[in-house]
Amino acid sequence: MNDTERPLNFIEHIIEEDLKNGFSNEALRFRFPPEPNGYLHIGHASSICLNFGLGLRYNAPVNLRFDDTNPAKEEQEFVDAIKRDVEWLGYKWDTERYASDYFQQLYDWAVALIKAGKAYVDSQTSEEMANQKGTPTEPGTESPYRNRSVEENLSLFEAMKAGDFEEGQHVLRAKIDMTSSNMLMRDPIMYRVLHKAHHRTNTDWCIYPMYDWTHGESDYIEQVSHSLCTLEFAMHRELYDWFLDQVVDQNKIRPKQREFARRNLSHTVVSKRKLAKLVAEGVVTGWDDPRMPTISGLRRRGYSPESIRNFADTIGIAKRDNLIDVSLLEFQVRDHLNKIAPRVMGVLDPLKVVITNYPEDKEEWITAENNPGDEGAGNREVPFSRELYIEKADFREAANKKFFRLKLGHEVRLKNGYIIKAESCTKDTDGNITEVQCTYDPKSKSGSGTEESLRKVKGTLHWVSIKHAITAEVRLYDRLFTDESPDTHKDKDFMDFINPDSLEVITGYLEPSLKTAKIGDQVQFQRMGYFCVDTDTTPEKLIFNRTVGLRDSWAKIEQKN
RNA sequence: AGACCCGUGAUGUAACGGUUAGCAUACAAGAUUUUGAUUCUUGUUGUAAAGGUUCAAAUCCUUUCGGGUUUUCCA
Repeated sequence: MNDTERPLNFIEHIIEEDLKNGFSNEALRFRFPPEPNGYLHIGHASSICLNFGLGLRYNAPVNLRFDDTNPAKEEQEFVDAIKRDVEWLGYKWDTERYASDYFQQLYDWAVALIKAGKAYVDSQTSEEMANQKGTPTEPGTESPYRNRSVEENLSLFEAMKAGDFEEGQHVLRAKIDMTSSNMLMRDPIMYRVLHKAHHRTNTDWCIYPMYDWTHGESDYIEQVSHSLCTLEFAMHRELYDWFLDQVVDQNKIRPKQREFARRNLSHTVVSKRKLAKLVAEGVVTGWDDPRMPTISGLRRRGYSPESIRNFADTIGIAKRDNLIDVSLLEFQVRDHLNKIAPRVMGVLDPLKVVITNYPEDKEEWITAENNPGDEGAGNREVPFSRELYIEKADFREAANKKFFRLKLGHEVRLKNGYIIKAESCTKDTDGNITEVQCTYDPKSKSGSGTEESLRKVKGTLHWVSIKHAITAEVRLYDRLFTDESPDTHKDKDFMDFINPDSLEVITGYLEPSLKTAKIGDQVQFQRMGYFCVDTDTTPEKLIFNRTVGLRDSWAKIEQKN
């Protein structure tokens, strides 16, 4: 990581300040704490890159901690998916932890709190408690159970743990301040009864600790030095600190919670509920649909871990609201794929070209560079013959000189091959061009070194020999939503902004070298974009996803006119 | 409404009282190019507003304006 010269973000400033004030570099420790109740998305990726990036920068351990305190929502499946995604992003955690590992410790501490008169069992309904909570401007009122004796609280809490009560009958609350301007300090719930099997502790417990009571204490148990979370938790900090005050040992590290703004990516949604709806309603095929902002979706789409890390790096971390244009992400994939993706030729919207002066039975194999920017990428052979496909968009009967592709009476270079000249074309009854007749200059072969081959012709087209082409299903993806911020409109539902053209499935005609392409392979279809082999691919059927198109300044020129 | 947080070009971010406010993207122009890609060069746009403190303010203070968070037995 060559980030020695990169300016520091505000979190790093905080850490540098701590270091300067005598905090030991060896005591630095971070954590990434997902709840295993769904799939990770691009927003999580930022958090992962932040925490693990800090670990790398300061050579400090980073734990992967599952915040698994709600058995109603959490599953092992998600634990596995999260681990896979973090690994895929290229990070190694120091230890794998679970908040559920701390249930006993948390319970013991809760008992101590009761004994200290700082927690009590409340036996009201949730409605009653909500009514007593007050509002941001009005103080709350105290529960009638607030001053139960320690003995009564202890026996009730033990009975809660023993399973003597139904869900909702009792909760354990911290006794703080019902008049606090911070609603979270108005006697927050620490435990609730939940008769649900947990994916790890099974039925060992029927009371489960709440987030606030769990998170800071888990950080403390793991001796996390800097606990980073999103801005929504800023108000929780006061409670985080209050809970810590109850258990912290002066000789140990006291974790510090700091908050950063969640990264919002344009043209997408990331809330679990909304993504689930997209899946449930069949807008996408699943959580790993290449249009989804999930890590698994991005992976399937062909994004590389490196491009996502670079993205996280360039967008940085701060506290202000943001809406990051998805083009910043797209730039990073292009940038990375440009370096590593082998170049191949594939025609996606074919138009037949016949080279009339090329012998009918002749074929030749032409050497093509795999990556002009990478000497080590080597070469491959591409077949050339009399009948080829080019893109429909690459031929016009007539056009101005800004159009430097094929037009009648003019020449163009076939990439890696010959210079051809369009002589005539044929049309169907509707006037659509069905075939272009060309002649080629036999001495103009690429790399032959002849005077003819060195001739400058403005346009260069990709092509594929019809006889040798293999076909593949090609899935052209576009952004899922037409609005840059689909879920922020008060009067409209995010579903109203679904892009009806987010997926176009076509048949592509590809050079035969692609026959051996394997799932996950990433290539550049020259002049078209970056593509990867989809997981739906079978030995019988090859499927490509378009990761992202190339920059297209021609499209801009055309648009202007 | 209270409390808390936040306002730097089209987007993201940096500058932490001290050069012409930097970097990436975007956009524009030019060069190179057997990908209208890449690469290279150059350029364009910004400190929400008003007051103050100071020799000096994006940075400190005040006010206004704007945005966000906060009232789940979720995390």
